[in-house]
Amino acid sequence: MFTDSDELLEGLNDAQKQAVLHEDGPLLILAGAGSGKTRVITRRILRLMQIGIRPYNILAITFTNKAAGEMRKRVDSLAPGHRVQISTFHSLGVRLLRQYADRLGLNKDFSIYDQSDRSRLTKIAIEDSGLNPERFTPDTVLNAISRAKNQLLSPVKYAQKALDFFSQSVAQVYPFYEKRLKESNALDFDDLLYWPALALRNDPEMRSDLDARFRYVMIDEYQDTNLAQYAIAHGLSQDYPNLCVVGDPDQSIYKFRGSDIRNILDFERDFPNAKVLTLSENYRSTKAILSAADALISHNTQRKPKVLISMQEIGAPVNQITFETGADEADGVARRIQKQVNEGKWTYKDIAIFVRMNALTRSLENAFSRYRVPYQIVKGLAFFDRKEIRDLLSYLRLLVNPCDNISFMRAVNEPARGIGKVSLDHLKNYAEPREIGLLSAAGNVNKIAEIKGKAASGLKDFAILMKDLGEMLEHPPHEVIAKTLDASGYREMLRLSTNPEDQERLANIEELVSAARQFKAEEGEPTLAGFLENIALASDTDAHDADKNSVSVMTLHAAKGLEFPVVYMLAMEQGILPHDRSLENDEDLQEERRLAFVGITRAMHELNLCNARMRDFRGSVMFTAPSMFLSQLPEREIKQQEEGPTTKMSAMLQGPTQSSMTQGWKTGSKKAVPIAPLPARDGNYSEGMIVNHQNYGKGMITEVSGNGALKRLKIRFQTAGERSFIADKVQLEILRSS
DNA sequence: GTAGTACCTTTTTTT
DNA sequence: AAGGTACTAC
Repeated sequence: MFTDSDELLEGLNDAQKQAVLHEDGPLLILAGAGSGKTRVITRRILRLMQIGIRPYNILAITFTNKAAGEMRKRVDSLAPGHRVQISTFHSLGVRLLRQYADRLGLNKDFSIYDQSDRSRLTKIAIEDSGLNPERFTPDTVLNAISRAKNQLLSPVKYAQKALDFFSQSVAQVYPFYEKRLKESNALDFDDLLYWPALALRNDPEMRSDLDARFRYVMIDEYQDTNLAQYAIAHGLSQDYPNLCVVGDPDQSIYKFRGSDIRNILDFERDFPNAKVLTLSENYRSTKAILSAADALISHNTQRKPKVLISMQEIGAPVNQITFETGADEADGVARRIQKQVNEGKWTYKDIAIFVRMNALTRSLENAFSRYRVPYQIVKGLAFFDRKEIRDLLSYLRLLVNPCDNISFMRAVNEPARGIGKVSLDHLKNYAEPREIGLLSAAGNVNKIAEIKGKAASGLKDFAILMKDLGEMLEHPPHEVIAKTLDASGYREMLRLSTNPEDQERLANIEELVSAARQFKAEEGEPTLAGFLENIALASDTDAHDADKNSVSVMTLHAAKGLEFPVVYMLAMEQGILPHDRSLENDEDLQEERRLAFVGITRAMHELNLCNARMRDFRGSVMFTAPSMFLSQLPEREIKQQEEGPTTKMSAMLQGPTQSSMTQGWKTGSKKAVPIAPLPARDGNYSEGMIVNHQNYGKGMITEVSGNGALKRLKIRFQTAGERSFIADKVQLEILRSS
């Protein structure tokens, strides 16, 4: 029909062939890094179609939309026109929730709330619950709620399990959070998995329909699934247990988001008759790189031991380069890259730079523009997080979903319409008991006696504006956006501004219009709702352009699934990788090691592991110790290099602080230690000390936590209660040591 | 009600 | 180092 069997198996090794040829029943593919798993999944899809399975009955789940798009393209190139369902768990969730909206009591036009929307919502829910908002930051509570949803715990169930004070507090907020979501006809990211998972669990008819629809399910990156995703996978694989999962336990790096490595480790227990295949031949990396990766990961205890066999040559040793400062590191890397490219060894797009944290990309930008190295930061300061974009998207979301109160709050007074907090409070007081949205209340503003003058006319105007724009909903997205920009006065506001930043915002907004235009070109039936959904579900890596000839800069998390001939991993320092917050807990530390492993195994030919002795971090310069992971690499494969100071900043620091530097270095402290002010203004603080603070007076130190610039003190004052301080920043007179 | 100013947290990673 | 929040003056 499109290709023959031999073609599908061409160039595959034994294990890969077996995986492709597997037909019915559960299958676990343990696929080491670089073992060609994507290729295997793609070919297996084709093979299933070849033996007569209807494409309609095949579902493939990938980790990002980009991966889904690429897989779709590959399948399409060999079997054009076939509509296999290939998507992420989240997009699948949205699709199911829209399809079954009536059955689930949802309104099809729901908004999808991202992190920052959720944060605002949580803040409101905390207020609703009567909890002290000072005590609980929205993000902490939100994290707990998010974890609860990933565990499929409803507010009631969560409350039953809440034993400690914090959980009990969260349990009070959670129902209000849900109520507020519903009121706005919104779902959060976790809902996109939570509701489908619960539906599959509780609605037998829906479950069996979907199971029969998706008879062959394939899931990539299975090591990073959470309980909700697990429940979806299993719900779809009861009557037709043709579940094929692919993953590598050593690459599980999303625990903070609810991923449970046990899902893959226990697959054979869940499906006792599962076939297990191991792909251990690595086609990507040189032997030197792979042996470094292998040595490192073997320090993890929570794993299935496995061997990776490099099918490549030994290759050059792994470089371990130590710089003086973070600035030297950026400078040195830029210089090396420029040289490599000038010598014709590599082109820019062959090279990637990985960092543990987004904040670390900043120092690179300077150096790269100085050396004229073209680069793309995958994410950086995300486009869709910019104020102007969020403002505009709020208008659009409100158009599609007029109940969306979070979007209303954002859009209503941007540009300023004379509507302040007081008027909005009146508006809320009117809307809430009547169970109507804020936009609808704004339409009735003349019935609200408390709101008058500028605020009243502003709200009225806004309601009319939205009503008029609503007429355009059927037009292509870019037209709606352009019209919104004009009619709202948003564009005009920026155009008239004297602030140079606003000119950039103007440009960003135009970029959104062209993104919408492009969306129209790509989608057959472009709706505004579809455009918004696309944005909501986009991942950082989706923006990565592999064809563009530039160096790719990204976090280690974003690097998953990619490969590059040359890799630089920056800031391999204790406190950064492994991250400070993982040092106390062995499980977290193992995840950091997996993160390092993921980074290392992205490299094909050349791997450079960099660290600096000093790093500018959050305003202060700190000493850093090399990452413990560096000492867990095989010496034989590593080439150590020292690079002297090259930047002005570094030279300056070389001078007078030299002695203290060496001192700080030699103490061998595991974590970063600040250089200035030395060590702390009045020596080391310890618990029990009695101190004097110029504003709060006398108090006792009750807790010392963290290190370096992150060192914090909690002090209980005689009159001012307990407060916490950054040790470096606070001025204290020590009255009595403990 | 708004605009301007001072201060405080934030950043680990993200669909 | 930046953006949000709280406070103040108009």
